[in-house]
Amino acid sequence: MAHISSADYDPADFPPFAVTADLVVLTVRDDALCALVVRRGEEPYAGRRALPGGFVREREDLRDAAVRELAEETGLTPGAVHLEQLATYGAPDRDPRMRVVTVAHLALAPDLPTPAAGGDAAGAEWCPVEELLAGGGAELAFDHAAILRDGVERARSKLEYTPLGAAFCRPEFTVAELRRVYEIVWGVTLDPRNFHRKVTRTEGFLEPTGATTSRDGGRPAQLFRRGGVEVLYPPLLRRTP
Amino acid sequence: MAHISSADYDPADFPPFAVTADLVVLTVRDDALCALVVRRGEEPYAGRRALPGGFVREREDLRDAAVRELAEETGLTPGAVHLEQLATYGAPDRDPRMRVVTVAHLALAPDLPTPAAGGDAAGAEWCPVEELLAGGGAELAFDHAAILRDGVERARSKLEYTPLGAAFCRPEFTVAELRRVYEIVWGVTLDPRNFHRKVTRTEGFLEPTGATTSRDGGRPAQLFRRGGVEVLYPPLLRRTP
DNA sequence: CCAAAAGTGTTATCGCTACACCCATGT
DNA sequence: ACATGGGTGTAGCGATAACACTTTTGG
Repeated sequence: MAHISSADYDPADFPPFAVTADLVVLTVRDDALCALVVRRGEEPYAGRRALPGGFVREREDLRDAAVRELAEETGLTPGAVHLEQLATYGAPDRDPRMRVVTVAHLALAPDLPTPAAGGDAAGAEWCPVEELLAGGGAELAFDHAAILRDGVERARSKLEYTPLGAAFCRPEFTVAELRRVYEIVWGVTLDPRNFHRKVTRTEGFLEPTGATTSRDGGRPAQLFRRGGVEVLYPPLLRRTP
Repeated sequence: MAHISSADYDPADFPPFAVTADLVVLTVRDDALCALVVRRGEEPYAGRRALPGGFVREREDLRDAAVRELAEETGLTPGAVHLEQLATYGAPDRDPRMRVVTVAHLALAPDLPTPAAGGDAAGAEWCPVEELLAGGGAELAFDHAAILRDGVERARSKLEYTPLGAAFCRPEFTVAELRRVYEIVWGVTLDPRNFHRKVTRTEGFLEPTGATTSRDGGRPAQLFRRGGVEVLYPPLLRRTP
C-alpha cells in the first residue's frame, strides 16, 4: 500500500474514521492521585465510568480539541494546567459501534478550589486512580483503563526529569507541598531535608516569591513559583536500589 | 460537545477523517544518523521527499499498519527492529486535499546489509537526518520535518535511559560499535574507557556471547547481545555541564 | 514551654570524569 | 617491532542518603 501521496491516491481509497480527543486529567487530592471521570449513560458500557473526551471537529487541530474538552469539563485553560499529547489508540474493536481512533492527552492540574462537578460540566468527578484501576480497571469503559495507566506512568516519569510536579500545585507553593506531590504520585516517602536541598538547588526548578506562609503549621515556609526550565539536570530519580 | 458515548451520539455527527501511519525509521550509517525517505511523484509536494507511510486499513490496528508499512519499505519485521508509537499529527491543513490524521511511529534499525532500495520497495532510501532538516526541513513534504525532528529527539532521549542504542547495532556487537551509535546519535564524543565500564557494569544492558571479533582492528573485542532490561539504572545522561 | 514543621550541616558512599597504563591482535 | 584499538586502575569531584541539629512559628 502506498502513502497517501503516491500515484494511486484516490479519495475513495481510504476507510473513514471517527477521531476523538480523550483526556487523562490528573490531580493530587486528599493524599491520593485522582483522575477526572464521567459516568456513561448509554450503551455500550452504560453506567460505567469513562475518561472525558469527544469528537475532533471538522477543522480543529488535535490539541485544540483537547483544550476545548478540558475547558468544558473543568473550566481550566492551558496556562493553569499542563497539557500534552499522550498517545493514540485505535484498535479496530475498541468501540463496538464504529471505527474510532482516539488521541489521548494528559493534563496535570492543581487541586481545584471549585470542584469540576459544579457549573456547566455536571457529571465529571475526581476519582482515585488506584480505585479506577483496581481489578484490572474493569470499571472503566472501552480501553480507558489502558489509557489511564499509560497517563499515570507518563506523569510518574515526567516528575523525574521535568519540573512538572509543580503543575499539581497552586501557583505559589511550598517545598513541602511539592514533596507531597512526589510522594503521592510515586507512592514513596522522601526525606524532607534532602528533597528541600535538591529542589531548591536545581537551577531553574523553583523561583522564590519572597513571601512565606504558615498554612502547613510549624515554622513558616518560603513560597515558590515554577521556574523557567523544561528539563531538570540532574533529574530526581525514583527508586533506591 | 459530548463524548462519543453520550446521549446525543449519532453516526452522522462526526466528521470523517483519513488515518495514516507514517514512519520515522532511523539507522546509523556511514557515521551519520539517517532516516528512510521516499521521493514523491505527485502533487502536492511533487519531487520532494517524504516519510514512508500509508493508510490504516479498515480493520487494522495502528501498530499493525506501521508494521506492515515497515515491512513493505524495508523488509524488516519487529524483532529485527524496535518500533514504537511516536505521536499523532492532525492539523486541519497538513494535507491540502483532505483531513488526514497521521499516527507517526519511530523505528530504530541496524544498518541494513541489503539496502532498502532493492527488491519490492524501490524508491525508499537512507538520507542523513542533518541533510533532511537543513534549512528548517523545507525539503520534506507536509509536516514531515516536524515529525522527523520529534522522532530524532525521542531517539536521543531514549538512548539515555533505555538500552535501545543496541537496536541500531547488529544482533551481536562490540562495545565500540555501541559507543559509535551514541556518539553519532548524540553528536558528541565519549571516552571509550569510561563508556566501556559504564555499559558493561549496568546490570542487564549487555549480555556477553563469549565470542570475540577483530573486525574493528586492534585487539579483538568481546561480542555482546542486548540484555533483558527495559530501563537503565542509572541512566547514561548526555551533556557535561 | 512544647509540638510541629522548615531549613542547615556533616559524613559516608556512589557514580562519574579524566587520564595513566597494560593487553592482544594485524602488519 | 609497532600501530591500533580493547580493556583495567585510580584519584578527584560532585551528587546522594542518612541523620544530627538549629530555626521559627502556633498553642
